[in-house]
Amino acid sequence: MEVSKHARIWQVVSMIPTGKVATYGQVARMAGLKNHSRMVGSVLSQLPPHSGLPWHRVINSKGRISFPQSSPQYNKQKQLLLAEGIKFIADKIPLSSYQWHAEESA
DNA sequence: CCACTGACCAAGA
DNA sequence: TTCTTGGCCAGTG
Repeated sequence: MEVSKHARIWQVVSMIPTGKVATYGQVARMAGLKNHSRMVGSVLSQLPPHSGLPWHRVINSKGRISFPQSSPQYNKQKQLLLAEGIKFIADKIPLSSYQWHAEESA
């Protein structure tokens, strides 16, 4: 049977370990959806509040949170990441944190 | 089918 | 490093 893209993205995001992050692009690739990074964001944006999915561990390719700093969403995500021990340097997350290059463990 | 949008990305200037 | 451009592709109206 064919698992929906939505479900595969959901699955991949749920696998991101605490204290680590992954980019939208990485999630898309690991879900087998090479150029669908935008859809990852789309799926997360439609996520219900009690999903239990670690959506905050997904950031953009520049190592930054993909929300305007002025938004409450930005602070929310940043707080959740800080709580997991992830460091921010000038609002950017160092490579060592999203170094979850276990992409082939799908 | 067309036009527009989006929690994206990579390459250039 | 910041801004622009072109490319991606599924949703939506």
